[in-house]
Amino acid sequence: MPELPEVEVSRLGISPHIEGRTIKSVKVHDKRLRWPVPETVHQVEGHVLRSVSRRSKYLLLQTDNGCLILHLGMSGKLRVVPAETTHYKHDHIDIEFDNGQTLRLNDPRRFGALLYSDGDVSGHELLSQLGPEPLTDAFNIDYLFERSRGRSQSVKTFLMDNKVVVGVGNIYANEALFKAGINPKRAAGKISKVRYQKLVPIIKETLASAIELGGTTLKDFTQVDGNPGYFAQKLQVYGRGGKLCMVCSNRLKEIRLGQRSTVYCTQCQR
DNA sequence: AAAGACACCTGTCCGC
DNA sequence: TGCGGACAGGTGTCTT
Repeated sequence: MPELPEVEVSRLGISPHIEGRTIKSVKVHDKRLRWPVPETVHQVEGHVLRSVSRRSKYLLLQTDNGCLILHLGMSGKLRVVPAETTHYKHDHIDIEFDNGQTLRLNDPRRFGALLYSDGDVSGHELLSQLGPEPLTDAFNIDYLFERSRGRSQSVKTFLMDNKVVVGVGNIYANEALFKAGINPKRAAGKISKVRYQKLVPIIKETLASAIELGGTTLKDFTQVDGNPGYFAQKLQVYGRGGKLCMVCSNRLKEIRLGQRSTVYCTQCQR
């Protein structure tokens, strides 16, 4: 899936087509997602879609009668297609609009979700415990440094903890730690403030750059228009275990941290 | 409370 | 060409 940049690219891709339009229907072809799609998603039918926003990797489709919460899991993809377009394998949801456009969710692995919230969506149980957005001022050096104190877990696992900061998934955690010269195995609580001063802006730049380039296309992520994301060409360590470091030509090491593949350079990252 | 393991799925790729 | 096994962008839940 989509890490934060891919979700944001999806949001930017769909919103011009559907924002301000009235939702004609929500068609559930296959309700088997991470949680069964609830009947309450039909509450939005007949109402105007006021905004498409994002919190963490959740897309929030706010109407004047509640909010749809959409998550893409590992393999979810969104496309905007003309009404009545035939649906195929793993097409789970069609949200049809009054302008003849349909927002279609395809998700082979079914780790994605579509839920409904009728109240203040920020208080929803999936959202209320989340850490700050990485591209806001709430995510800053002092904050991350303080949160890290006393933590024995690896800095990479720490960065990927949604209660610490949202949106830093496996690709960008690997990339940011490489650029910051930090060994991903190092205990988060034992890293100096000077090093967090370097790391925080790098995380922001890495994510922002990935959004600008349309995200990272690995196997199957595409932008809503079907074009690939171009950040894959910028990856320096992710997916390159055993290959040579682009900076020092040392052979990159691949290990597992928190059951996620972790690639780093033992020369450049200490 | 914190850290780690596990589970949920299908598709793809690699070695035999 | 087929088959088994490992692995993949996430994250809630359970166990230590």
